[in-house]
Amino acid sequence: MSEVFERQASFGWLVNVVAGDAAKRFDKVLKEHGLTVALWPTMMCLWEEEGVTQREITLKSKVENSTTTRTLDKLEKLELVERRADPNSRRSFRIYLTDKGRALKAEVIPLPVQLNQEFLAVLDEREKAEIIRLLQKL
Amino acid sequence: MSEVFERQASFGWLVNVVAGDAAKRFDKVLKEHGLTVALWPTMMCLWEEEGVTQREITLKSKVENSTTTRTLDKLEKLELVERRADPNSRRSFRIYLTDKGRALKAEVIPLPVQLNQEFLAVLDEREKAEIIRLLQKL
DNA sequence: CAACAACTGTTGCGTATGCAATAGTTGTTG
DNA sequence: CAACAACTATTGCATACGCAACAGTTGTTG
Repeated sequence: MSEVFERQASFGWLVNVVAGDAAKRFDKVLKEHGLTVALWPTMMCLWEEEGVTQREITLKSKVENSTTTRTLDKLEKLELVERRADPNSRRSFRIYLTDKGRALKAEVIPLPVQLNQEFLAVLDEREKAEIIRLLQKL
Repeated sequence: MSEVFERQASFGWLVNVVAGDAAKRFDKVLKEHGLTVALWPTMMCLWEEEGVTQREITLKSKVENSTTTRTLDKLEKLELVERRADPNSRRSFRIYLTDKGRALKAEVIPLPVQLNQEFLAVLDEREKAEIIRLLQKL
């Protein structure tokens, strides 16, 4: 085809706009509970399992290890997590939640569920399932 | 359901990971041609139509006006665009491509087309059309 | 028409993140 | 076991972006 490139039909453009929108809305909601979207992936890791190393958080969060270092610095300052020495290796730390961090879980875990539903409200049930299936495939 | 929240099935998480991947890959390809993914939306606007104002670029690119200001600063330094006084208003500029900027179009316009195809290669034709339709709906 | 509101673009500041270089630790191998 | 390679986390630097404050210009209205 000799058609011009159409931004509106470009997968890369579309997915970035939608993702940016979703992230911004999520960040806004999280800020009402003292969190941010940058801190979220690390907190999720710890709510799933405490005592993990920074490296494991890095892998699950799909960021650089330097980002995890700085995220944990912030979370320690907020008194939500703490680094403890790893008994097996002096290279690594084991990361644990504080009581405050543990308590936050029940408060904020429902937020993304609700926001996802709101965000996908223009789709019917079949479409919701389909877009998640397709994204997982990528 | 009393199930825990599943990151892998969260639309927000999925769409952000996929978008981040796509943007990173696109950025890498663009850098071989002297561009970056940050400069791309503005250049697209100008390849579509020259003589627009910064405000129009801001709207189409879905960024803040301060971002457009700085993007144009960079593009002027690269000698790809130029700000010209708007004959109708001393508030705004009209943005034009240089010859160099115009020449770049043929070189880089095919890149996102090809990259989108590569990225979506794991999907069949029906699925490709479906995911784009669903993203447009959001 | 003077005062005020709205518009366009710029700048300062804070945040987020990647890459590269580094320190300290542990594992491997000749 | 000594030298070297690999691993874990941290830090410095660069880029990108939003928000808020601002300057200058134009439109509106009492």
